[in-house]
Amino acid sequence: MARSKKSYPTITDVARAVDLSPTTVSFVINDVPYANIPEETRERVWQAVKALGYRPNAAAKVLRTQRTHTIGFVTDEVASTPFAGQVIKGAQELAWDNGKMLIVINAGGNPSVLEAAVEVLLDRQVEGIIYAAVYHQEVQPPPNLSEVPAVLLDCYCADRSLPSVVPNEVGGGRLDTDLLIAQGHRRIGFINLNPGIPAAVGRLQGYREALAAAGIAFDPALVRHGNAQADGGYHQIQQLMRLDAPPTAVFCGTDRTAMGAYDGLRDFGLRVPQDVSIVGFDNQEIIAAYLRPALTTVALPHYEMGRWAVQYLLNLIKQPSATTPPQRLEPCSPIIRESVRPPAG
Amino acid sequence: MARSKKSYPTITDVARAVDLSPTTVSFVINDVPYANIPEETRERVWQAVKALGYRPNAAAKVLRTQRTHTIGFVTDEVASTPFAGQVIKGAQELAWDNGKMLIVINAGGNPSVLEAAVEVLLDRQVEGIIYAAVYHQEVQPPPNLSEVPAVLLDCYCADRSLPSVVPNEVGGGRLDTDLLIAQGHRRIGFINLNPGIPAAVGRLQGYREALAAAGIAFDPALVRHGNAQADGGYHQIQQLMRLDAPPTAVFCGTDRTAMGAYDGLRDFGLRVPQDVSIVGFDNQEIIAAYLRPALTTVALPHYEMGRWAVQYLLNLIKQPSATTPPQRLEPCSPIIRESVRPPAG
DNA sequence: TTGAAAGCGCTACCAA
DNA sequence: TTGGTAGCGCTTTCAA
Repeated sequence: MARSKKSYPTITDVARAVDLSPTTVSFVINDVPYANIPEETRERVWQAVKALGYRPNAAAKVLRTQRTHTIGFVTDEVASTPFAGQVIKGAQELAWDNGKMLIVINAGGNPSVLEAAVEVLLDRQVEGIIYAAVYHQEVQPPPNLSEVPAVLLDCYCADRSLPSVVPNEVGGGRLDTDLLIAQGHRRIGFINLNPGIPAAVGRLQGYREALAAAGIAFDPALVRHGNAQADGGYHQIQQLMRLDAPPTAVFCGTDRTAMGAYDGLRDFGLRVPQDVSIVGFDNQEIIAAYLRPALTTVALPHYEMGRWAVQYLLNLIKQPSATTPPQRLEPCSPIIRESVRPPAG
Repeated sequence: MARSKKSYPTITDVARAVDLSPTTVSFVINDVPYANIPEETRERVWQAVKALGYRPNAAAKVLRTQRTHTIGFVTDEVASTPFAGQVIKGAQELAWDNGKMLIVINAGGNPSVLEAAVEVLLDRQVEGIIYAAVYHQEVQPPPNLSEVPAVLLDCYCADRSLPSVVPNEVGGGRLDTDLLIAQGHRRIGFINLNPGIPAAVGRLQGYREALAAAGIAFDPALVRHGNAQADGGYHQIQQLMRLDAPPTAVFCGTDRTAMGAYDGLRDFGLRVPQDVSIVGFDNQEIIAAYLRPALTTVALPHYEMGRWAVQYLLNLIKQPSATTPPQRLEPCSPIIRESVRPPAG
């Protein structure tokens, strides 16, 4: 149980125990290369360290070295979405491998909390800050964010004054559509997200590019906007199937839409994938993998974005650069499951 | 963009600027009650603070006060599950409201990383540590965990030497079954998780308690074990429906199981909820809310467990206690949607 | 009402 | 190969 507040021994205590100076102990503990400490001495020191339960005081070290080895991770409510974990995981893992800690703050979409969060992180002298949004969007980050190396994750600011990493929506849309084309589909429906948001714009562009590359004419009748919810998919796909020339495959802008589309198709008397092929987007494991048939989809690079953000920060910390901040388009990856087949007939 | 490494002004700089001592400046900044600083002086100080962009150095403060206001949050891969966000969110929010920061480390289920993580947190002098598991289970926490107030989240250790917070599985199972009984069902199937794990044991007990309370005899033929996957639900429910006296309602140990059960029922020619009522468990939003009909289920208290853990730590930090470590059973809550109806006929 | 100064624990320069 | 010691920026006691 919680031991009573007994404070840890200091480096001086260790030094005293082995009758050496704190300097030497410090050399041993930090394995300073230019100090030629003989093996025998090192052992004595380490023994005393173990014996006393010595633990270097991080605060003292930070104060002295001015390096906190800490990165701030601020989120706009992201922590409550199913993807949050992956982003944090990617960021945290790479940070850990480089001896950095992550301080996570969920600002809950509240601008004043956001600014306060950044302020606190700055007080803690974080070496960099990642600001992660809940979904791909434009944001207006607080001005104090730029006091330290910072990167935007799954979002970007209008003036591009901050580096950012976002999913390659165009590439993802292209990937998904190509999956269908590769199986021989030529009449491909698209149930997109709400118009205007980056994901919808990008995925549509990818869809069109894929069609163009395959020499298939774009037919506006085949593209519809769902509401990113399952019941959107339910109704939209039925509309699509009522067309004079219905699609043989449908690209759903979201796995949830696809989930609705499955139901819509079923109630329409059509089977996936025998009658209609379906691809989703997002790879929400929990839906995509457990739908029957399992959904072929495209995974959003959450884990990778987390890693990229930290890597970028790491570089910037090591060597500040004045080049204009990049926007990284992190590729999406296809997840092949069972919802796609060549068109019937 | 990343400003060049210019170091911040110190409290001494501020003092010099207003021609006062660091003491006074410190008094003003920390609003020390017993120092009677006149309003006029305070203003001068604050002005200089703003003007110079002064920012108190957290490391120096920590070194001096020996309080880090930091809590460690170590996870066993939890950060990659859809629930992770909620747990972290609950913990982080309450921490923030109490002026504490959360350092999050994902140990990825690797015991040596786990121990190293705790070690690093201890170096950083965290005031407490939360160790969160990916699902309700028994764990063997690293011994160094007990050097500081600690609480286990969604897990517990065999010897109960550490406090823990876990979902009230029994209560949840009871809740779910009662939901069915309240609608008049008497013949209630149960597709449980893999036997042996705490969730399966607890939910089964809750199921039996509910039956007993309603005076319904327990029929072993009605309880089956799925594999927590959707296709488990698919087959198990069909077995159940082939019984001579099939159930009119089925309690699925997981929303995923329920998802499979929906499909199994449909392929069996039965409708939810007209022919068979279904309840799930977990409230995996993304499934439960988007299934058709939307799934009535019971929510696991992730957010609440996060909060509870922090609150417990906060108390312990404020006032160490030697009472035997409690195990908190955090209640689950019913989420009523559309998959339950009174039995037909 | 304000200030001087000690000291938190560590690193790293300079000396020996 | 090892040690003395200054000083990182802050709080807080004691004194004025």
